Amino acid sequence: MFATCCQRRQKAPLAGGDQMTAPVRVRFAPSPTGYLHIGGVRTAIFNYLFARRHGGTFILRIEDTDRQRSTSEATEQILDSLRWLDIAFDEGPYFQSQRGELYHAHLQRLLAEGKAYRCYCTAEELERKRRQAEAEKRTYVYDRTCRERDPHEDPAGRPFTVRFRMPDEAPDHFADLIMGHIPIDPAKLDDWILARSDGSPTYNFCVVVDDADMRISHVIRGNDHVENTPKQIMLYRALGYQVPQFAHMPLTHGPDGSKLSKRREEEYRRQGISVSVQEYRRMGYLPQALFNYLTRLGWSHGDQEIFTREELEQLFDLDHVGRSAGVMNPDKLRWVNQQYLMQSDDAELARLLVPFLAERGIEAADDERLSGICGQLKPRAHTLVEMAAMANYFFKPPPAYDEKAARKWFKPEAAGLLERVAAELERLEPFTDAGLEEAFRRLADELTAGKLGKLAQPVRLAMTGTTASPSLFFIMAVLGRDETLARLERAREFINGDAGVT
RNA sequence: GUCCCCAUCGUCUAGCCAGGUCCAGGACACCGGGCUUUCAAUCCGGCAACAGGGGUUCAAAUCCCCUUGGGGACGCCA
Repeated sequence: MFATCCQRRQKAPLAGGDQMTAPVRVRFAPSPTGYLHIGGVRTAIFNYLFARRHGGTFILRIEDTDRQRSTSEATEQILDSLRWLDIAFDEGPYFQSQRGELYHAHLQRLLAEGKAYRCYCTAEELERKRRQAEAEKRTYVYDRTCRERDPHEDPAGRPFTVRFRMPDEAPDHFADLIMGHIPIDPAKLDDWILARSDGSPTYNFCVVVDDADMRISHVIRGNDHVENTPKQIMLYRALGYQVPQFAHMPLTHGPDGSKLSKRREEEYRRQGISVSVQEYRRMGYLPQALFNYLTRLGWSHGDQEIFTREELEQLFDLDHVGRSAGVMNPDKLRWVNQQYLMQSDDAELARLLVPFLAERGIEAADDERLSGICGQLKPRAHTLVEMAAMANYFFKPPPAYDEKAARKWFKPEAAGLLERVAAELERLEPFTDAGLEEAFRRLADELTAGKLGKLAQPVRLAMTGTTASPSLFFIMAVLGRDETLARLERAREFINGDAGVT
């Protein structure tokens, strides 16, 4: 089936022989033990896109077998994050906690067929053996103490785990759609635990049973699962189920080069990244931008950087998924977000901006005025948080003037300039963007030798408190005559009062 | 430690499977310039990489081997 002479990790062919006709069914299976991890989202996206591309089915399965750590709040958060990103599933969510009977039935069947056995070794004994193996520098595998015991001689009443009776014959490799040809080390194929001593099924067992039951055709998941795969494959076979195709995607790393970890959240925060999807929402990223960025992290389509959702659903493929881990780069994410901001509809942005303004104590309505402001601000901001910050002076007079700018533009003679401007604006008709520009050009000819900048900068400083802003004429028109004049007056007072200080 | 995986600019990547068109292309960031009422946006230009060493070949970023570096997995977690 595979050219054994070829050692290069050539990607396995997408569909091989008998699997040609099987419908594409993929799943995303997060465990609800906290917020949705950004690496998890990327896995979800790849699965989702793969399903869309092949006209398949995307299934959501909540892996909540760990009853201690799983919470319904976490499930809600995961659902909410997926909704935010517009990653819709076609089936589910299924909850493993509600599928106990299925696992139990499979367990009984394996036991009855002699493909699994009860193990009475205690956790302490196993721990000791594990440590000993470690001391002797051996790789620990279960020593099969309980494997050959006659079931009738089982010690009664003692708790037991159920172990998989690993067959001796195993394939020497498995095919991975991303990683290629992965060798299977028979030494690592041990009699792993299917069910804990409290009767609950383990992850590796549930995954196989569920994936088989749900007729999953392609298992697309993180690279950290490759080592589980051979064991799972053996279970599929023992159960007589068809083995799905596997695609292990490279993990997402932090700037330090190691796997993103929830424990390093503080460190990441300082660098502008996070492991939590919801945090990106708070930071003012657009879901489409995050989706685009995460997809491009590890997948590419020539030189294209920005994709519409439709393009992604049409173009995504496993062939162009790289094999090496990707590092989260906040600068690139910010740029992608800006691209989406610029493409966004002004009214839509206004709607999105309202809560971010509220965060800053600005109660604004998503009206036409705000839409106009968004239109001006969108190429200047990278995130909604930045945009809200930039919008400040449209709602409140500048709380202070930038010091350096004031030294440069608020010299004593500027007071006279501002006074002339004010006098002109008092009777300007119409008080519009265009009207203002015309008036300013005229004034500049008269007052600053035609240098519009010399006139505009002090006025801009008076309006915004800084020297960087969208078109000054737009700002004044939005503020209106009264507020414009009021700010001009405030600036004059500032100059007259502080002129000697600087 | 054992096993597995990975390796092109600082980062994301194209190119690799089908060796020559690659003194390696794009993007982010950074630097310079144009445009401009400022700042953005935009346009033009610049800096910057095939980890190292051996092979194979007329020819290697591309194929093979080794070394080095990085990552991941080694649970009655998922």
